[in-house]
Amino acid sequence: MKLSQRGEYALRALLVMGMNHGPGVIRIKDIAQQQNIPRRFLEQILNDLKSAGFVQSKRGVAGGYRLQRGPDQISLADIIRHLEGPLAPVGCVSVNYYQRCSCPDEDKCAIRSVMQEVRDAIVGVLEGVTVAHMCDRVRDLQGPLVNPLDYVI
Amino acid sequence: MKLSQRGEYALRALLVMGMNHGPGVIRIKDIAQQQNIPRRFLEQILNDLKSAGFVQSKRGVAGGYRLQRGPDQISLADIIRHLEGPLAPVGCVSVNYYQRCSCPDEDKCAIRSVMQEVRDAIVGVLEGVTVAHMCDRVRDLQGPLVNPLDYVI
DNA sequence: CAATACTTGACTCAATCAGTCGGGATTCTA
DNA sequence: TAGAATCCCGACTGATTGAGTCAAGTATTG
Repeated sequence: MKLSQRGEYALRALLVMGMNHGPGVIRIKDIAQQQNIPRRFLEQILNDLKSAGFVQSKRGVAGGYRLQRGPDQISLADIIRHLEGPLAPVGCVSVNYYQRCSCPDEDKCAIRSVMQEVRDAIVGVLEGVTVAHMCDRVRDLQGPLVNPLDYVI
Repeated sequence: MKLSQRGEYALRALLVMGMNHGPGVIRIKDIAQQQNIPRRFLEQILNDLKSAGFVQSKRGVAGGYRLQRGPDQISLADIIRHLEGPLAPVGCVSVNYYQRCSCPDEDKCAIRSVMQEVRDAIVGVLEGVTVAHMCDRVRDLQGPLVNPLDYVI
């Protein structure tokens, strides 16, 4: 029931890109500095997000990253599933990463039925929140007066 | 967002003890066999549950384990918290295992506010379910005709 | 006393996490 | 067209955790 450091960094980076979404790109270095993330590690993470289709990159001098889809098209559930695997606490209630467990009859397993509820609760929240929603929250929480580049994520 | 094998075994064992709750004790060996859990590993787990006050033990020939409190006094949240640590996906929204994170202002962190909701959703389910509830579910799911010792957990 | 069970602590082995590093490929700009 | 800036890729490391295993010990009962 845990989000890894890697996952948290990814969310922060995506949020920065969401807040500055537009035709231009943002450098890894800037994200790393602003969010206090080890640069080399962030490179690795963004590369991963790229091959998963969440972001796109531009190489060379004026290079950097931007979101591939619109911020409203990327749910936290998608991101976290890609980074951390199943959202469900046990494999036997996971929809996207289902794995049979050792109990003799899943349909009659009481533990499974509780974990099913936990899964649904988690997914309910995470499917409903997109990067765009997160950006709205940032603006709500921090008021309208801040310079866009200074937002605290 | 994951329940370890250890955690699952613990729940299964507690559920067996819940189903057979009474003055007598149940042997590790029986639980291990019935639930297909490595015996040595289960010993370790039950020992842990004992020092946490969930179960009590009796040594010697007619020895074994039983629940210390009534099955309705033990919530899944308690058990999992003890076994796996925080229920919250990130430390900065955990009530019982709070840990400050690296962001400059927690109250204005959008990621945190979402994770707060996730935590509340998880805890909402898990606090509401006790071992007794689980036993009811077992009976509901499996019908009233099964021999108490044969319940499939 | 012998058999049965729990008790305790150490130990292994593999996988995952959180990074780090070196060097390569592109692209812009002077 | 050289050189700087930037992303790209794979390998590597060190610490921690997960899932067990094992040996020897202690208590209880018949």
